[in-house]
Amino acid sequence: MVRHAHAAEDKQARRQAILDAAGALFVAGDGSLPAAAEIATAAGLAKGTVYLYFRTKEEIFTDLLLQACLAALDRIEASFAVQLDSRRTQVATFVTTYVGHVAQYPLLLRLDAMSHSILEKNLDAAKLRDFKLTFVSRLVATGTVVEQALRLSPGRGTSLLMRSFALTRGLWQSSSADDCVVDPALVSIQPPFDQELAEALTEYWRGALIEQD
Amino acid sequence: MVRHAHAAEDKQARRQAILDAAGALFVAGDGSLPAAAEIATAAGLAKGTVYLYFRTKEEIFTDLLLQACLAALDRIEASFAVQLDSRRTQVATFVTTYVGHVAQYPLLLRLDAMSHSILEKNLDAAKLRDFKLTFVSRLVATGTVVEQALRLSPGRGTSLLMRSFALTRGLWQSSSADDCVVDPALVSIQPPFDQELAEALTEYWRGALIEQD
Amino acid sequence: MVRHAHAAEDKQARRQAILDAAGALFVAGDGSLPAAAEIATAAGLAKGTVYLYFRTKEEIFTDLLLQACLAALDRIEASFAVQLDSRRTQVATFVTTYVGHVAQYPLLLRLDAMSHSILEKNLDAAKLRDFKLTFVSRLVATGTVVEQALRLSPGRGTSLLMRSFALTRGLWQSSSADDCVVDPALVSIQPPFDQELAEALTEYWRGALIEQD
Amino acid sequence: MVRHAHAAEDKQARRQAILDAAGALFVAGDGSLPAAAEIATAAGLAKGTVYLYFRTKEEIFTDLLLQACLAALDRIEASFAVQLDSRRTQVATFVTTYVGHVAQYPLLLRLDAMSHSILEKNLDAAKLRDFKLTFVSRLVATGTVVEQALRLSPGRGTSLLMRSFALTRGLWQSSSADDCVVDPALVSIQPPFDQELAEALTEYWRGALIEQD
DNA sequence: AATGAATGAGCATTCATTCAT
DNA sequence: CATGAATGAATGCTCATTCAT
Repeated sequence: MVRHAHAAEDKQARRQAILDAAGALFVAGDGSLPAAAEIATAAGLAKGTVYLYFRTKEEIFTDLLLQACLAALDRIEASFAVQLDSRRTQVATFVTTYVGHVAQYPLLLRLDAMSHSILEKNLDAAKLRDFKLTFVSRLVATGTVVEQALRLSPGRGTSLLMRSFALTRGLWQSSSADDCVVDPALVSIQPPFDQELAEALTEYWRGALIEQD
Repeated sequence: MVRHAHAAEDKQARRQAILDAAGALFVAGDGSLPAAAEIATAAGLAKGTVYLYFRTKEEIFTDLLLQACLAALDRIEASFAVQLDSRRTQVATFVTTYVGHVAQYPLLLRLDAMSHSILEKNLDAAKLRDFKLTFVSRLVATGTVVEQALRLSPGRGTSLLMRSFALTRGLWQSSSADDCVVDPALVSIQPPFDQELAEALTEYWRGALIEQD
Repeated sequence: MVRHAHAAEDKQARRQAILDAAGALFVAGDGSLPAAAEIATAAGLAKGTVYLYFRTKEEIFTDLLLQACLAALDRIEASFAVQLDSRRTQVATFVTTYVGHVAQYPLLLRLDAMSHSILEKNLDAAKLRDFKLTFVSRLVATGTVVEQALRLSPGRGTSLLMRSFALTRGLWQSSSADDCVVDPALVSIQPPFDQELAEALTEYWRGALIEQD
Repeated sequence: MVRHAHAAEDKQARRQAILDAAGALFVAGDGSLPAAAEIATAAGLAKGTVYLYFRTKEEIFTDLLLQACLAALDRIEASFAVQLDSRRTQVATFVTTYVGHVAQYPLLLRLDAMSHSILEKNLDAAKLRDFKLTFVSRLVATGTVVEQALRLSPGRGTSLLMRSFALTRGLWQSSSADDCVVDPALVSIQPPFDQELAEALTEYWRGALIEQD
C-alpha cells in the first residue's frame, strides 16, 4: 500500500510525517507519550516502519523537542533583530513575542515538561550529546544576538535566555498543576499562564539589566 | 518479628518510617518511583503492610512532597522573621537560606519534577484537593510574612514566592538535564546549581522590588 | 466492647451470629463470597475473632450450606408426612412445597452453585467428610420417608431426591445465567425459574414412578 | 523461533492451538482457570502472543465452552437424524449417544460448571451476547430437529433439551463433589456418573413424553 | 477471648522493540 | 523498504490467615 521511500528526500519526508503525527497525538493526548502503534497508525504506516526511521520512541520526541526549541530560538532572535531605541522597549518586544510564541505552540512546553523522562530513559548517549550540542550552540548564538542588541558582556545573553527558559518551564508546570484542580471552589492563586509569564519575565529582565552601583 | 503498632504514636512512627524509606530510595534511584515491594523491604515490612498506611503508592510520595514543601516554607518564613535594616539585606538573607535549603534536601526538587505524574495518576480527588489546599494556605501564610517584612501590598508576597519556586524548579531541571551529559568534554554552560539559583533569584527579586516610576 | 463468650451457649450463639451475617452478605452480594473482614464487621466482631470460630472462610459457608440443605430436607420430609390418597397428589404436594421452599430461600441455591469452589478449596478433609456424612445420612433418612409414603423399594427414594436436586441445581444455574443477559432484546427462552422447576420435576417424577411392563 | 502466522489459515490454526492448550491444562488442572502464562507456554508461545488472539483470558474459555456446546448439539442432532420406529428407541438412542459424548469430553461439563465465573467476569457484553445468541439459536435448531423426530409441538424440543442439560449439569456436579471424598470408606451413594445420567434422562424423557389423559 | 496489625502469595495485561516474511 | 506477528519484562494491590498484644 505504502510507497517505498527510496530517495533521500522521500525518506526525510516520511520521517517528518512520523514526527508530525507524534506531535499531534501528544498535544491532543493526556500528557503521556502516545504509544508507538498509535503514532504509526496516525502516520499511515505499520508499527515496524517507525523503527526504520527512529531507533526508539523517545528519539522521536527528542527530535520534536529539538525542532520546537530551535523554532523558539529563531523567534527570539528575530525579536531582537529589530533595533529599537531603548533597552526597555527591546525587552518588552522580546517578552511579548516570546510569550506569544510559547502560548501558540503548546508542544514545546508540554514536551519540555516531560524532557526528563524522555531524555534520560531509553536514549543512547550519542544521540543525547547531539541533542544538547545542537541546542546549546544555537542557544549561544541567540545569546550573542541578545548581547549585541542590548550591549551586554559575552555570555550574559545566554545566561539571560536560560534563566528565562527556567522561569517559563517552572511557571508552566505550576500552571498546569493548577489546572488539574477539578474543584471550581478552589480559586486559582495564579493569573492565566501567559499574563503570569509576561509579568515574571519583565520583572526578571528588569532586575537583571539594572545598572548596579 | 515486627512489633505490632497499636498505639497511635507507634502507628505514626511506622508511617513515617515508610515515608523515610520511600524518600531514601527515590533520592538514591534513577528518577522513577521505587516499586512498592522495594519500599516495604527498605522499611523492614511486608508489602501488604505498606497498604495499611497508604492507599496507593502515589499517596506515599504525595505525602513526602507535601512534607518537603512545608519544611521549605517554614525555612523561608524563618528567614524573613529576623528584622533586618534594608530590603536588600532581607532578600539576600532569604536567598542564601532558601538556596541552602533546597541544595541540602534534594528530595524536594526531585519529587517536584515528578509531581505531575505523581499527582495526576492514581490519587483520588479528595487527597489531591487536600494536598493543594494545605500547600496553598501555607504558601499564602508565608506570603503574608514576606509582605510584612518587606512592606508589600497584599498578595505580592505569595506571587514573589511562586515565581521564585518556578525559577527554582526550572533551573533545577536544566541543571539536572545538564548533569546527565556523561561526556566530560562538554563544558557545562551553567554554573553549579546553587550558585546559578542564587544569582537568578537575586536578579529576579531586584527587578520585582524596584520602585517603578 | 464485645462481651467475651465463655459459656458454651454464648459461643454457639456467636457462631450462629457469624453464620447469619455471612449468609446475609452473600445473598445481598454479587455471587462471590464476601470478604472475611466484611463478615466480621457485619457480625460486630473483629477480623481475628471470626477465626476463633471457624478455621477458614470456606468453613463458614460449608456450615451455612449444610444448614440450608438440612432445612430443605426437613421441609421435604414434612411434605411427605401427610398421607394422601394417590401418588400423584403426594408428588404434587411435594413439588409445590419444595419449589416454594427453594424459591423462598435463595441462599440454598446460590451457595450450592458455588459449592464446588467452597468445598474443594481450602477445606480440610475431615470437615469435608463430616459435611458429606451428615448430609448423606439425613438425605437417606428422608429418602426412606419417601419410600414409605410412595411404597417404593429401598434406595429408590434417595435416588429420586438426588436426581430432583440435580434438576434443581441445573435449572437454577441455567436460569441465573439467563438473568445476566442485560440486553432486553434477547427474549429468555425459559419460563420463570419456579414454574420451570415445577414442570420439570413433575415430568421427572411421572416418568420415574411409571409402572413399567 | 516461532513461525509468524501471516496467512489467515495459519492464524486460525494458532488460535486453535491456544484453545487446545488451554483446554488440556484446564482438564488436567484442579478446577481453576490456568494462568495465562501457563497457557502460553503450553502452546509454545510467549505470554504476549496469547493476547494477540484473545482479548482476555476468559475469552479463551468462553470460546472453548462454546465449541464444546456446539459439538454436543451436533452430536445430539445426529442422534435424532436416524429415523427409528418408536419414540422409545429414538430416545434411547439419543440417551446413549449423548451420555457417551459428555463422558468422552470432560471439558464440556467441567467448563460448564465454571461458566458462571467465566461468563460474568472479565468478558465484555458484546462477546457475552454473541456467545448466548450463537448457543441459543443452535439449541433451538436442534430442538426443532427433536420435535420433527418425535412429532412434538413447537418449542417442546428445546425445552426437553434444556431440562436434559440441567439434569446433566446437576448430576455431574453431584458426582464430581462425590469424587473429591478422598476417604474410600465412604461408599458413594451414586452409581457411576454415566450410568446415573443415563437412568435419570431415561426417566425424565419417559415422563415428559407420556400421553396425559 | 478479642483484637487488629502484619504477612506475602498470586497474576493479568501492556507495549516498546525485534525479526520472520 | 515495509509489514505486523512475536516477544517478555515489569508490577500494584487484595485478602485470607496468623500472631503479637
